[in-house]
Amino acid sequence: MPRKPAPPKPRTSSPWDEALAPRAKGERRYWLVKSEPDVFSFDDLQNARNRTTRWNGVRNFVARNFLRDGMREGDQVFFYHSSTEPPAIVGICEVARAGYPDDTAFDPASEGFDPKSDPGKPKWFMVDLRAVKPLRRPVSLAELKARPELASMALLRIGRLSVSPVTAAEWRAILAMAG
DNA sequence: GCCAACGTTGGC
DNA sequence: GCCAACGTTGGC
Repeated sequence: MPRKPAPPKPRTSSPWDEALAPRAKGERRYWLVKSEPDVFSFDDLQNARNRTTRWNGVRNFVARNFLRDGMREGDQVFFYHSSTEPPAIVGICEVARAGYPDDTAFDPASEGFDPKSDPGKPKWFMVDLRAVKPLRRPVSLAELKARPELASMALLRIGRLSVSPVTAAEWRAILAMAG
């Protein structure tokens, strides 16, 4: 019997492939991180030593993959305030250090402790983020939602993702909205 | 490996 | 404070 042609490869791609794909030399990418300002605000980042902090405590696998495999030093990052009125992008920061193991996962005293994360094979990762500057004015979630060209933005599609990719076009559009 | 129960996030 | 969305856990 002649064999049927091999079925198409199972589709292993995800909507996030682009953000994790190998990049062209010198290519810079864009991201967005969320934080509740009552817990850690953009002002807190600006006031931090060296305007830099470890972005630790992320315990979601998709976000972890962006931290570990996607973000590179020099990438630009929107800083978004969640659970506040209004929820909004308020500032720009940058990746000061690419992904490395989140040591709060190893610390039983830490809220982020995960007994399943072994220092020899870390499960959770963080980056260092350095404040660049506040936006000229915050761009609220409502404004983002009102823009058809931003409809496919990860932030709008997957509300709960705490670290998400931003395309270059989205980045430019949002900067323009901030004036 | 399925899926119900449960917990968390975060907008409203 | 409510609850929708969705990730995680655990029983089977």
